[in-house]
This record gives sequence, structure tokens and C-alpha cells, in this order.
Amino acid sequence: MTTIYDVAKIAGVSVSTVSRVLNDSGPVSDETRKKVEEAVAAVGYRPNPSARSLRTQKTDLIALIVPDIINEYFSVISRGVQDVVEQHGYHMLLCNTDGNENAEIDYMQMLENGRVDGFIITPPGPNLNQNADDYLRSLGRADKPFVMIGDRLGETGVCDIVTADTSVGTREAMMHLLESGHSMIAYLGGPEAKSVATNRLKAYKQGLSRRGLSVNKELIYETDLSLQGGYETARRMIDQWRSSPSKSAGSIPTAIFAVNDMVAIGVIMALRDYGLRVPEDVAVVGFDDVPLASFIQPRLTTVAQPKYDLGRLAAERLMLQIADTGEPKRKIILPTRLVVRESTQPRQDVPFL
Amino acid sequence: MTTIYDVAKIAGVSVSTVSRVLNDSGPVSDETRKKVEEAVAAVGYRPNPSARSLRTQKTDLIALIVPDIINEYFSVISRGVQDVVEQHGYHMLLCNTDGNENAEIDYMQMLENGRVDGFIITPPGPNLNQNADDYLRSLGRADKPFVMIGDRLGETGVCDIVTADTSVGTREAMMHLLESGHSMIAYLGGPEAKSVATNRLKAYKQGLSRRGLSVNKELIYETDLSLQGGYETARRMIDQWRSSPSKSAGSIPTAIFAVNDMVAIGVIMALRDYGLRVPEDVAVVGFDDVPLASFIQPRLTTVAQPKYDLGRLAAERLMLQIADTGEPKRKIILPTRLVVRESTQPRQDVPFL
DNA sequence: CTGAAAGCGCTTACAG
DNA sequence: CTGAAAGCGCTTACAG
Repeated sequence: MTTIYDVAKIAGVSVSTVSRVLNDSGPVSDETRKKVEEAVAAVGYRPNPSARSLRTQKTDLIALIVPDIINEYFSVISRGVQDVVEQHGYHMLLCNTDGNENAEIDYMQMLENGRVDGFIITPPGPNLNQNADDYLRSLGRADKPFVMIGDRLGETGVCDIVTADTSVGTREAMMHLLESGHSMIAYLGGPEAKSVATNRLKAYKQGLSRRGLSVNKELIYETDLSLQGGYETARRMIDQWRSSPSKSAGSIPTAIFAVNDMVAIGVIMALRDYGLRVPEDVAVVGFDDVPLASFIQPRLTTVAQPKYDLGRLAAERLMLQIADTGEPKRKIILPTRLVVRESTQPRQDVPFL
Repeated sequence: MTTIYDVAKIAGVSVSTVSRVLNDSGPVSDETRKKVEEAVAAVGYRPNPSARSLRTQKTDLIALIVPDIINEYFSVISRGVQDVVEQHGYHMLLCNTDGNENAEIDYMQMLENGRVDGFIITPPGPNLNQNADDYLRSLGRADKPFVMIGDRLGETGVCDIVTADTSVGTREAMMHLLESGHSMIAYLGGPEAKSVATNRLKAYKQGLSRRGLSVNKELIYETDLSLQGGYETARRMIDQWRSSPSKSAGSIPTAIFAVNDMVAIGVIMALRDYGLRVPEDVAVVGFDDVPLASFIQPRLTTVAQPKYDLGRLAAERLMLQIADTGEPKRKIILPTRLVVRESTQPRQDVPFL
């Protein structure tokens, strides 16, 4: 391995001078600079990162901690992160936790002992939602800056937060359904414990209230956040409608708002299996705009999240925090927008409002 | 930051002894070991990776170089890699090249100067296919072990190769179509330059030959390897069939074999737009088994690649090469298998063979 | 503008 | 079984 001493010898200068040229960190005469640059090129010298890190206490490495990179939501975020940090001369360590709290903690420790200069974590595992404060406190003990991407409501004070304003997108989606003539809108949400679920449910209720419609608890269903979950919950819902003789035809939901796209697609598959047409019999709206959403039949109306920008901005905040440890902690909220497709085309049998 | 000196002082021993306990690298009395372990626990000491790396010339880091982690094929491979290397105490640097050769070379250089202990690259960008030898030679200069995941035919001698035997899967798919009564089978392949295309085309031709059928060049189409590409090529193909009065109904292809799933799905969308039914009018087979394949209507028959295992085995080979630099270079070939779904259900209007 | 020297935090012969 | 010391390859005050 060629070292800075080899270069210094070839160039006929001291290692201090070579270092100054390499890092542009001090006055060097043009002539000397040229000699050094030639020597560097001649032997193809590249500084050893470990030695540099040991001296500077910087690694030029950051870590991205996600539940599972196979999930498209996280892989798009990771591209946003990666593209930004590479521009700043950083490399990215990728860590999958599978939502396992122990794995998260293991990674955190790895980060605290100088393996990386900072990290981005997204989103908190299920356990975090139940015990967010303890978790954040433990994270805050790390003396490295970190950024969180997620659906938290409050400021934490210990880190930057980059989040998508899902309530705006949800509201837009509700307005779209209401303006299309729907008044019986079912909501398929996740388990109570997940903050993602509560946010969207809140926006759902607000949407109804604004139109002077009351919230019917019978139209709110809890479901697993998966295709299978959506499918089974939709079946349960349909069976319930059909077996209840007291409900007139008019009281059957004409639209379903699902907490995410996979659930929405599961719903569509269940409706199809029951001979119900989408959107003619039931309109369906999802959330996230996964690639699949524009390929299934009918193409899914959904709320798009700015995934790439979530990653990009988180990385930009992290770069700032690393460069200036006095940089105040901020919370960045990105807008979400409704993408109207075939699963909710305005019902023709409804009179204009 | 607490160092090994702090621990030594607390435990009342020398740093040598602390190091021996930490690395289990020498004789230590039980009593001393206990003292050291208590001191380590008391201050929560963790060795500084940079200092250790500088001394040992090992980083416990590997890099995975892929075109784009958003592509599900690569994200699944990355999980295979990650899961294995983490087990060995390594972390994974993720690098996206977008198929850009300059980016590949940049990453390679980063690797040669001690940033990582080895790397996995998958698959070679388009440029590699045209100039594989030069590329491999430049890679071979790196003194770090590396493993390639891809569709190379020959041994390179400079690195391990892990590849899926796509020809077997292709052959199975062809047999499936032929046994279902199809004899006019179109092939939608990628540009000639891509080795992935030539491999599969070869298997397509062999499949026909084995049944005593001749290869009709008019049934072989070149397409972009994307949904859009498949869609447009299928339209071109259908227009061609329809505008050619010399072709009788019997000479129209009844099956299409696409070089990958996205192309196959594009084909299905085009067929649908033209009022052709799948599989009744035309059967379609894809390649890769992307998640989408089992969700579209009709569900797609396709050849599944062992993506996770590709990553897993590549990582296992890399770990071996790092541990023992004398380990011989090997090529590992994994099987692929046909997954039959709705897009090729046997045609009922064809007599049993 | 340039160089000699200290030191970042470890591991590892070497000596005892 | 244990410790003193060298050295991995850099950067950075400090002196000139």
C-alpha cells in the first residue's frame, strides 16, 4: 500500500505539504503543488480512510436504518438519501431492522462508537409507537446527529424530523369522494397503536364533518396493513352488509377509503370476488401510490407521498447538522397530493350537486 | 469519548490486557478478565472502529454495487447480502450506479483504498457487456476480493461468480407452452448487446428445435426492457399481423414469451387494448417473478429467479474470500423454476396431443 | 511557504 | 499471565 510518505519522498517534500495539497488546507506554492500532484498521480495514491478518520474523528459515512429495503417506500427514500449524501462525499451504510427493536438498538450502538458521522432512521418500529419517549431519549444520548423520517406529531427536540402531511392528502381524497356524490364512505384503518392510522382517521372524520355528515362508527374498520388484511377485512365488511336485513340498499357504503394501497388493492380483489364492480358499485381510494397502484385493474386512485423528497430532505438536514453542530433542530412537513385514477371515477348515476 | 486507556485505568490493568479480553486474543486470568469486563460495562466502552481498522487493515465493511436499489430484483438481492454479512459482523455500504460506468469506476476506486474489505457487484452495466474483458481486468487489479452476480457465461478467473441458470427456466417455460398446444410462439427479447437477452433467446430456439419446430425469425422481436417497451413492441407486432393479408388466421402467434416480467405486462396491456384475451387468444410468459406478476389480471406465468439466494450466496463467497485469500475462485449456478399462473392456462380449444 | 513532531485509539510482537 | 512500547497512516498546531 502506498502511503503519504511514499508520495512525499517522490515529490521531494514533507508529508505535511502533501497533506496540505490533498486537503487544500494551507498555503502551498504553485510549484510545490504541481510536484505533489504529479507524484500523487504517478503512484495513484489515495489516502487511507481509516487513518484519516482516526485523526479527524470523521468517517464520511452515514447510516440509513429502515425496516426493510425491499419495501418500495423505503427503497425510494433510500435513493433520495443516497443521492444527496454522495454529492457531499459521503457513503451510506444500509441497515434493515425488520421492525425489530433489538436490531434498531444494535445499530444505534454501532453508530455511537464512531462508525458513522450521523444517521437517518425511518420509520420507528411498532414498539416506538408505544414507547416513543423512552426511545427518543435513548437516541438523544448519542452525540451524533440523526434525522427521523416518519409520522410523528410533536417535536422531539433531539433531532430533525422530515414528514409528509398525510392529513392534507387524506382531506383531498375525502373531498374528491364527497364531490363525486358519495356520502356513505367506509374507512379501513390500521390498529389504533399506529400513529399513521390515527392521523388519517382524523382527517377522514374531519372531511365528513365539513360536509355536515355525521361519522358512522359502523363504517370504520380495523385491518392489518397488508394486501391480505385488506382482502379479509373487505370480505368481513361485505358479509356484514349482506347479512344485515335491517339495512336498506341505500345504506350500503358506496366508497371505501383504505389506509394504504396494499389494503386498497386487497379490497378491490375482495369486491371482485363478490361480483361488485369498481368504481360503479363501490369506489376505492388508497394511500402511498405504490407502483402497483397504476397497474392493477381498475387503476387505483390514491394519495401520493413524496417518498424521494422525504429521503432527500432528510439527508440534506443531516448534512447540515454534521457540518454545523449548532444548527437548530427542525421539523419539515411535505405536502401529499391526490392522484385520481379509475377506481373512483365520478358515478354517472348520481345527479350533479 | 472513552478509550481503551480509560478502561485500563478503571480495571487497574494495561491496555494490552484490555485488548486481549476484548478480542479474546491471548491468555488472561479469570480474575483479570472479570475486572476488565466490569470496567467495560461500567463505562459502556466500545472500541473505535477507525483505530482498529488502521491497525488491523480490516474495516468490517463491504460494499454492494447495484444499478438501482428501487428495482425489486436488486433490493431482494441486497437483503440476501445484508443478512449474511451482518451475521459475520460486517456492515454493508450500498452504492447505486444507474448503470453509469463512471459511477462504477468511482466506487471501485473507493474500494481499492481500504474503505471496505471486499465488494459485490451486480450486474455489470450495459458497457460491461460490450467490453467485459477490459472491465474485469481493471477490477482484477484491486487487491480486495469481490464477487459478481450476473449472467456471464465464462469463468473470469479474477472473482467468484453467482448466477441463475436462466436457460433451464426458459426451457421449462417453452416446454409448458408447447405442451399446452402452442406452436407459433413469439419471442420478445432485449437488445443484442445484452447477454441476458442472448441466453434466453438461445433457450427459446432450443425449445422449438427439440419439438422439431423451425425457428421463424419473423416471430422474434427486439424490445426495450421495460413496461413501455413491451407495450409498444406488442402493438407493433399486432399491427403487423393485422396488416398482413397473406397471413392466415392459423399463422398468428398464439403465445408470447417475454424476456422479463415488465415487458410481459406491457404486452398484456397492449393485447387488452386491442381486444385480445389472455390466455384465450394469446398466452403470455414473463421472466423474474416480480411481485406485480401475481397481482395483475390475468396473473402472470413466469420464470422465478432465486434473487435472495443470489445475494446470500454471493455474500457467503465474499466472506470466505475475505477470511482466506487462498480460497479458489468459483462459479455458482442456481436453478430457476417456472411458475404457472393464469396467463398461460392450457387452451381448451386445442386437441390433446 | 514549508517541515518536524505529536497524537488520534487501537493491536501486537516482544520481553519478562 | 501481564505490561511497555512501537506503529498502523493520516492531520494539524507549532516553529521557523
